[in-house]
Amino acid sequence: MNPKENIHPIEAPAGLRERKKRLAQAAIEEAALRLFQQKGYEQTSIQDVADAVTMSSRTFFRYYASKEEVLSGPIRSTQLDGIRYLQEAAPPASPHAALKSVFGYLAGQYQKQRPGLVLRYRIAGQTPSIASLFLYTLMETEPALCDALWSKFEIGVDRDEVRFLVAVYMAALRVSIEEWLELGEDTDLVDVLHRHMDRLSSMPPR
Amino acid sequence: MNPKENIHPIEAPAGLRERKKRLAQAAIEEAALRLFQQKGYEQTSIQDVADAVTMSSRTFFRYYASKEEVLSGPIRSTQLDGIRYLQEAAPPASPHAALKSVFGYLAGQYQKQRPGLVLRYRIAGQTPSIASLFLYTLMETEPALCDALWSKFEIGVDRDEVRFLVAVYMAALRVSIEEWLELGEDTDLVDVLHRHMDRLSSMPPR
DNA sequence: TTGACTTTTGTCACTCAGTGACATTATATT
DNA sequence: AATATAATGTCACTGAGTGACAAAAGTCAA
Repeated sequence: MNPKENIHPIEAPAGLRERKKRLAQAAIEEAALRLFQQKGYEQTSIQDVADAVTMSSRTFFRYYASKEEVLSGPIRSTQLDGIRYLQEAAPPASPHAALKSVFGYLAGQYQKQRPGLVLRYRIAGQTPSIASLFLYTLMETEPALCDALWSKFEIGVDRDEVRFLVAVYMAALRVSIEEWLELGEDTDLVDVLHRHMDRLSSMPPR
Repeated sequence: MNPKENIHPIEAPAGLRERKKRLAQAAIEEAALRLFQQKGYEQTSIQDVADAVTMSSRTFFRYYASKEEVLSGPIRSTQLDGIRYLQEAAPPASPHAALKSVFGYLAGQYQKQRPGLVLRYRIAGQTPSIASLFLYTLMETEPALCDALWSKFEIGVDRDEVRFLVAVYMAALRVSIEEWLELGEDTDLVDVLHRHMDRLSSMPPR
């Protein structure tokens, strides 16, 4: 574990207000995921979720900007962690080295979230708008990763090449996650990812 | 131009009904794109579009399943063309050769749609849900491409490897389109794509 | 503890996407 | 022209999401 170990240091419980907010947020997520699983995502209305935690539906939207955000939230914040990881990483030997490191880190983070991800991707499999959102949530971090990577080298690398590189590694991560979720609980996402990343070495059979 | 040149043979004008439907569809698309450009996508309601072509908003939804579909439609059908192209392609020398061929074909098809794509991607740039949809529209064809490719070889290739390969080429296409749209009108998408695909040969610097 | 201040919540009214049902109109067929 | 069939309009409805404002709860100082 190279750079910053604690990207999310555990904050002091702070005031009662803060604690209540966290509680409410957690309650919403729990209830929402449970209902999505039981009745299906589209068959679950915000009203259903709000009822389950006895709050008004208006309040739901003060915690989550949309119904979809309940599902994409953790993925999004993991991706943001990845950006920070790369920004704070020690000067890497090469772009490939840097990318292997970040994406390895990301795989490790996703690894920890398996149960939640299984659930989320099961819903994505049945709900195109959610599959669509997950793709976007992954790929929207590409520009920031490009910038971070670019700033490590400045010269000697082509900007468009960096963009492509990042996109390729992102494809590796995406495919790895899909595969890993289809396989049993005891498969290692980091391994799957490395298998794919290594393929890049022997890419074109010429 | 290898396999089937006419994937969309021009049908006879058929009856009046058919002609009217085509007219209506075209009128909707024209009006919608114009309004999206003028007022912005989110600021344009279906009612606005329907009014512009003097039809009820209910009828709009008989032509397009959603507001978004007006934008993703052509991309989707281009992707479907790609699938057919690969299915009907002559037995390729290698997976890479097959993929270079399909994605080259796709680039050629997109090349022809430049004006429309400029507009569509401009909207996507301002509307996350549309960017999200475009990503999905590209990537949702991956499984079918994998199947088609797989059926050309059957043995000697790993299914997961095929999946990764297709994803990598899709990343190349995606990045190429983005770059190509940012550059001037006279740049060649097929060239941009080939530049990226060639990079795969010298991928990992070891 | 009270009282003033700030944040959170609920209520209400609203816009807009999308859908099902049914009547109406236009095209197709013989 | 008469009849069958397909397209359109109308209406009523669900559900996501938002702005405005009032009520309730948490915070902090005296």
